[in-house]
Amino acid sequence: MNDLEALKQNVEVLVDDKELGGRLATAKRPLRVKLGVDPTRPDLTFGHMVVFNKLRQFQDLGHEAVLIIGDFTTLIGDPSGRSSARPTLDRDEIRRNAETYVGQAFKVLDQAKTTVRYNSEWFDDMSFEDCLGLARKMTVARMLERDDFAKRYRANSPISIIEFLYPLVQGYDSLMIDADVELGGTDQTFNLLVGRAIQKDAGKPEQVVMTLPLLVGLDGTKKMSKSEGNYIAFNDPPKEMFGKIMSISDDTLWIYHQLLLLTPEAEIASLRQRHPMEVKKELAVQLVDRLHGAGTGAAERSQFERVFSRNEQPDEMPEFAWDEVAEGTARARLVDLMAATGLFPSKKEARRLIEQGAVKVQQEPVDDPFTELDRGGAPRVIQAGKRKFFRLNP
RNA sequence: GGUGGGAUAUCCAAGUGGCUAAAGGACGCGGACUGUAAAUCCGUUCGGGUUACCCGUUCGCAGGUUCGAAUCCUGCUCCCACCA
Repeated sequence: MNDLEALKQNVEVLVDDKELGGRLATAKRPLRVKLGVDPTRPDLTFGHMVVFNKLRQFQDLGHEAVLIIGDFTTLIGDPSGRSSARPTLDRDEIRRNAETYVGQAFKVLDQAKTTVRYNSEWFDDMSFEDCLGLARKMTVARMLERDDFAKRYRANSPISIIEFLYPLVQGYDSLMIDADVELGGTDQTFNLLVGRAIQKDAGKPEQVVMTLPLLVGLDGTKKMSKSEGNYIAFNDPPKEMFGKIMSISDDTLWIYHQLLLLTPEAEIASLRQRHPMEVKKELAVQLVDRLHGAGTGAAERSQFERVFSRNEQPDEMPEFAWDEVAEGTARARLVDLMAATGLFPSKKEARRLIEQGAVKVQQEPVDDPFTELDRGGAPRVIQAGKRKFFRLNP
């Protein structure tokens, strides 16, 4: 497999195939491969990983990654796809998010071959006149070619002017850093193409546009996103990460293999012969290892099997001293104890769980919401549902 | 600028004076079945309590009418559509 072939794996849109091949063959220097992220929230998700993986592939072939932090654009607040304005973040918050972003990104990227740039660098000093000059390069008709704009326009749902400006802003970033290639999710295709237009207009070589599929979320239908809550974050603790991966559907399993581990198709075909649960456990082990260090995946796997396959208790769970949750009384109601741990949103919720037969004390089911416990002499394990455990010490 | 329409719980969405903590759906949570998969079935989904019942808070915001308001009146804020 030559470089071009490898780089084309999983790619949805490539503009232009020949151009990329040509540049790979003739460039005297490493290609500058651009990826932009908006630091709106402090977490990177597995959805980002799909694109980061591609960027890493470029790095492994000797090219340079330029990570653009859209701190300026985030400051304005992109209202894309929403009717209500997104709350804008202040600079400190953006800076903090950006820092954690970058830290997380290096779990996948090669730090030595990555340049981080903030787009406020060039936009802070831009005048309104410059801005209008940029706006001149685009027409409304052209904008409406973008699929989501077209749909919203037809449906009479609002499109803010600022949204029209966004692709231009993003494209201008490409001009500023002389990008050879820009990566993004498929929803970014249009924006990346605008980058080409702007470079062309400025008499520069146009960037190659490469988009990757959007990763489906934990629900198996919608794309993974923070706002949908169907995501796995780089920062999720190992246990949660393992659990979330185990909860995905079989269809999703193969997609994750392909897009997150870059497993070749032939190999996936052979994996399909095996029990999906086994394959899924292995997937989870590899991903947890990747983000939390070698060995953590295997540890989670054994805990997982212990709790869910054999219905035993996990080795580690939150612990609470009696005085901590019962305020020094000798006897207390279970609901009060549960609520006091903070592991449940309210007493009502704790009560509901008991009424629904989800709660066990020392493996014994409890169904009376007024059950009381004595201080007792030995630690007791309280379980609510399949995954919540805590130990109550005397 | 003009004319209409709208704002209800996490989201969509009923409700137009008392029986409404507020129908229905989605999501979530719990249970059964499983492979913490899918599908399916059942239950549940504001908070507190002396818990088959009582109390508090909630229907854009602020007032008002009424024994009683998400529902009526006044003012305000925001959003949308159409026309220009």
